[in-house]
Amino acid sequence: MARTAGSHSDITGPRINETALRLFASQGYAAVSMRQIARDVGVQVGALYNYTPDKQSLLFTLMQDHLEQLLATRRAAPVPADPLARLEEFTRFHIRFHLERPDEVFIAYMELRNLTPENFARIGAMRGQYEAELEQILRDGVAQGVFHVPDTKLATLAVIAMLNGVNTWYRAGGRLSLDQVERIYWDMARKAMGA
Amino acid sequence: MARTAGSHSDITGPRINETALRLFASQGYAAVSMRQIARDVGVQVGALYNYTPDKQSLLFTLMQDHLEQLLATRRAAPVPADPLARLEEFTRFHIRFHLERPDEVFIAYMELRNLTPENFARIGAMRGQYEAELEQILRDGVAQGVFHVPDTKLATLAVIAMLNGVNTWYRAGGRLSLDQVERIYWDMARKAMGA
DNA sequence: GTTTTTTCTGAACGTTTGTTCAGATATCTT
DNA sequence: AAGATATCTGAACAAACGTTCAGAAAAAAC
Repeated sequence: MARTAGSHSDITGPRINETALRLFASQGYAAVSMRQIARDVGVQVGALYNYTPDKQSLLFTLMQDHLEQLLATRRAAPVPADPLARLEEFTRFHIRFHLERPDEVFIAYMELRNLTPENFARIGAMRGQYEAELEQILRDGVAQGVFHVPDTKLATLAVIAMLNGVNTWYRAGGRLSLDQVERIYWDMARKAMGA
Repeated sequence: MARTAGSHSDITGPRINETALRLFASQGYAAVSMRQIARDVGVQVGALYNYTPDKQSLLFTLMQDHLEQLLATRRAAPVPADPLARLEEFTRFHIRFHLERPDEVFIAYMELRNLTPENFARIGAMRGQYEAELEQILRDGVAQGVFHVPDTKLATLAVIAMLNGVNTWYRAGGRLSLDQVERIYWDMARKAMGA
């Protein structure tokens, strides 16, 4: 046997990424073997190496794609006039965007140590870019007297951490709707910022 | 060669746990080999099996010890009269206790998936016990009209997530003292609870 | 219809994995 | 001093690991 009937890189490529994403998220990068990915995709191990130079690049690509999409989506987002409205928009966006991609988010936070220093820095820079937007909102709010926090850097990290927590417990079809969750967390974030 | 001069289980046992803890935290459970642990301890691989039946039990013991200490320390903690003072005590305790054991905390949150379902449930129950105390504080506060949150369960998770975030960035000797960090986070937590 | 390119199989490679165990030596008990 | 126990070494096991590659067949290009 060799090339199989109906085989296409347009199909196999994405399937490898999807499978790796799912397995990395549920078992962890180091615990997933290339053979397991291949088995779930339905090919032999060797075929994976038509799509990635090695296992580590597979992980990096997944994280990079996720963060690029995060930043691109953010660039296309509306920018309300006042800091309070901007914080609400950011808060709701963050919850919605991250709840839609639990696997990507999980990997992007938990598998950083499996990146080369260079790739680690690249991912870190992208995340820093995202967080910088939130900090700017807080700084503007403090300058205008609508927020009251002693340290905008810490406040940024606190808000992000609080919002990220949603991903650990939220399940679609649960007790609360997505909109209810957004509203409750937006309320807590707003108050925590002293507004 | 066989038993080495000065070898004692009182020394080797704890050293194995300390070494495993450090390595698991920095590289992840799956990425650390028993041989690497043995090498860092200064013994051969086989010697590890005088102290643990297998690798998984080693991980579980570390997590269990950590959570048992958390609960025991909590039982010995003072219980202020009113909910507001109790929340402050809890907040400051949480930050301090967790910053003192970054490795244990990291492992207890990140390596849950490497536990058997039974052990997973045991760890989950212990963590639930800890979080239940915070939720009780919030419920009492809401009943007394000092806190204003629509959902104490969500508020509990939000506060814990926010406080846990400290561990990702705080480094001793940095810009802020531990007491400053405690105060800033206590301030945000209090406000987020509507007090 | 023929050639070229793309995509895959199947086997192989050297290394590392968790775990076991007989035997040897240090320490403890008497 | 002698015997019992505790602790470790060193070697071994089968299985799994990431990665490579020659060759075969399907698909695309001409």
